[in-house]
Amino acid sequence: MELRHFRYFVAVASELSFSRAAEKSLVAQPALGTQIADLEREIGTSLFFRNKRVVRLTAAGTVFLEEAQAILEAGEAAKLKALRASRGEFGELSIGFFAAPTM
Amino acid sequence: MELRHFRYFVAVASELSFSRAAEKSLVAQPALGTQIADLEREIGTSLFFRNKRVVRLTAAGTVFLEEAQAILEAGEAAKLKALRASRGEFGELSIGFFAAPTM
DNA sequence: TAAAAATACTCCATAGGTATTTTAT
DNA sequence: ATAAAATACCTATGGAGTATTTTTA
Repeated sequence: MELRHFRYFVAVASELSFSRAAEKSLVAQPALGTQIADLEREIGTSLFFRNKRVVRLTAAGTVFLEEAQAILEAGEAAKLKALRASRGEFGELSIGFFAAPTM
Repeated sequence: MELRHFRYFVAVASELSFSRAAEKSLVAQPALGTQIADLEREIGTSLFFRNKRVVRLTAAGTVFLEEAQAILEAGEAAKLKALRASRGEFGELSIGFFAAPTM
């Protein structure tokens, strides 16, 4: 499982179409289909219900979508955070932390 | 950037050695080195300070390590969560995922 | 000088492409 | 009839391997 699988999955889930998702992802439709199939095989369940004419998320797909989006965003955030750290920008955004009285 | 980069990065950060990390990751040392270099180029900063004899995390690397580990765990958690959803089991075991503050 | 990372290639696995078929409307 | 996913097959990029060199404790 790679971030590529997440990207493609989110694209299909957003478009609810393999063809359109492939177009937007700048890959061919069969390539995208293969990657989604690989992802479904790795997870152990199908993420889309498809009967050649309609594509919709399964229960598993709905759950996975939220996670996938969060992970993709977290990846980008991690990059930025690391870059900022390299510039010596630390803790300038210290989110409030109030210690418990027992501490 | 793919999860592979995160896996390799965490391995090197854990071992503080490219050779040992390569061994544990079941890849050759140059292959691992290339992937780390690619990751550093994409992020825009070096994650390790290395002078052929010692490897240690830079400030950026230290920050990135936490994020990378969280993301890898989140990926595995997402898989499990989706599989459970497919079985109609919902929300009974929400595995901790702490999003980056920037999210 | 001995260890570990970097370089310089070569190779191959697999992501991705093209062509076609199938299927549901 | 047609639009979209699946299937079949081929191509080629880049991830990974082997061999070697460089570097510094």
